[in-house]
Amino acid sequence: MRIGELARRTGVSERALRYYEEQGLLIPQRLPSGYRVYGETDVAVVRRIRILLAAGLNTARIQEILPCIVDEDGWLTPDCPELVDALRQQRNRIDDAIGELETTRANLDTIIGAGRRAS
DNA sequence: GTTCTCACA
DNA sequence: TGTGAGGA
Repeated sequence: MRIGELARRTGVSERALRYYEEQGLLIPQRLPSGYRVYGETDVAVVRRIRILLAAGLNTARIQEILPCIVDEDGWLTPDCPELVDALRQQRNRIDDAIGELETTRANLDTIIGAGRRAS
């Protein structure tokens, strides 16, 4: 199928699909015309990419762990330690980010005056 | 009508 | 990532 159909079937914009290719996440075949040709399996691959992206992983990380994922009922099944590891690391990053935000919020409270109404 | 590349008020 | 230009 060409990019238009894949976009419709996945709900992902053509722009995004071309971007995924640029990032090495999807490698469609090419027609002599230059048109991209995707396989049926790419529909599932795009779903995995979306899930991983939503989990906060960058395209580089996704490219590494994409091959060790098994699709099951629209969900992902970690099929090798690298994936579980990447997911754990991402989880830790989120914890760190939350911690920094809490600190920033505390600083703001001090400046504004915690509990007092800001005017 | 569909897709392609490139560039950015 | 969206959008539009200019072409095939």
